[in-house]
Amino acid sequence: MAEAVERRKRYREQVRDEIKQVALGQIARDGAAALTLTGVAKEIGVSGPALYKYFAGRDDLLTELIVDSYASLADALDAAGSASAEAPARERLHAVARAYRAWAVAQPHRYLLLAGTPVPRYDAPAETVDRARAVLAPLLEILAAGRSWPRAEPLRAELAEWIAEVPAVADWVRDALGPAATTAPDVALAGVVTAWVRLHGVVSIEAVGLFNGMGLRPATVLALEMDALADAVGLD
Amino acid sequence: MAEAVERRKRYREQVRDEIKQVALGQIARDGAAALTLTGVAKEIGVSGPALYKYFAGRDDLLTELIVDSYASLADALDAAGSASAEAPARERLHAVARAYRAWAVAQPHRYLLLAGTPVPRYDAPAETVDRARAVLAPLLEILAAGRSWPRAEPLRAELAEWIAEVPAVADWVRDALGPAATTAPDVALAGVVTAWVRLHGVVSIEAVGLFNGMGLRPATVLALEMDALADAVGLD
DNA sequence: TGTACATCAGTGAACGCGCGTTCACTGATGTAC
DNA sequence: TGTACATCAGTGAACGCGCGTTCACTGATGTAC
Repeated sequence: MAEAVERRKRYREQVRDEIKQVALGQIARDGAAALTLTGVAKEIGVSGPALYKYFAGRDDLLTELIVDSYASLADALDAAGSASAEAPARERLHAVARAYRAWAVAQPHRYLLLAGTPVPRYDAPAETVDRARAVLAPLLEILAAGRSWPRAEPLRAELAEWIAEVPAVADWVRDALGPAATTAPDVALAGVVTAWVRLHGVVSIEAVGLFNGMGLRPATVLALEMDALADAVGLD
Repeated sequence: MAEAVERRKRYREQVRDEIKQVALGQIARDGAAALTLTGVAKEIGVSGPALYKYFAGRDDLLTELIVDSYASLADALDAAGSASAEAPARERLHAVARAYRAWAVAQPHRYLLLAGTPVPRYDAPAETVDRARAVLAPLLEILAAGRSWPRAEPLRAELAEWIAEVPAVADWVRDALGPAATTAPDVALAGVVTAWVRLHGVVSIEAVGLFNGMGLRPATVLALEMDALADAVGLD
């Protein structure tokens, strides 16, 4: 009967999810480099080799965790962008930045899995580069509301050339901007790169623990950085 | 004879240096998490246990590498600050930023040893926190030439409180500022935090490799970020 | 100048550990007739 | 309803590997008298 086949499939999916969840827990505790299949198996209460029925190996599991995490972060930013769709651009920038930080602070090691030191003896598949770009899409739409940014001229020039040379990037930018854009694509992209640098700067320092013992709230620094950017590019 | 004792001492120091240099090479190749004593020993051409004559263990070696690296980075920034002592503050900020990036780009994994994902199963001694602060001293002096920064008000307030409550920080700020300061300590400190966030943002993204395939030069982004900061705080 | 002793860098064997992965297998569940 | 077969999750033993660290030791060098 097809019903039994489906039940098995659903069970398989459940077990896969449990494995991934436990693996994330281990990463949250000791970092991505400390992830081991035998450790996961032990925590689930199953023999080590059993996991090979669900994943081809440790690297396969790690890759899937990374891909899932990119998707999860992208979803969080998308949601923040959509929820604030009617707000002024400056407020939207803050909203997306808060969502970025909230996602990272909830599971610092998971954030570092995406944007931290590469895991030794693990080669990330090439596709992950595209995933990283997708994360930044909501920022692109918001920063397209900017007016101008004379200081960014050198960076603009480099990015304009990039857009001109790589069709995939040109498509991505055109799609994300939409018809409401009041700014040239390369100006918006310069804003996105800057926003990304500042987001990652604040959030990774916090995730690594380097703000500890300094009398400041990371959220305050992040808000300042986003306000300064909004000032520079002329967001309302 | 005392001469022989000294010769032995010098030899000991040479071997210690060789061990550290080889260890840095391994970190440069595979990252800090992949550092192993046996690997270092093999590369030097010596048995594993021999290294215990020079370091108490793997963590001891790692700690010394970190402490050395903080000192090396601090030296590089100090040198850049001193060399540009007569230049306008904006130019000095660029000079220190370039030195920071140059140091990190020369050995990305060494930079990530200081500011990247913590190494699994390694507990950093508490002293490293003070070392991290020392690195930022040259920036403090430069940003003390700023005029004002209304946007930074919330961050200023937090930092002013920190300065007031922790004497060690107050001393550090007073010493680094000197009498030439035209700005309140908390404003200068807000500038330093911001500069640090942006430096680390650009440099760590580059070190991890996330800029790869994006049509931009990290140096351009860094220069833009420093110029934007100089604009915001009113550096000449 | 010669001899007994001290120092100390480096060795090789060994310990216990955990890892990723393979392999032949068991045993429960469902399917076909 | 009963029987032969297929599917597949999970097991336990095993392989080869590399790790940090300890220990008793060797052998060269220098020191004291």
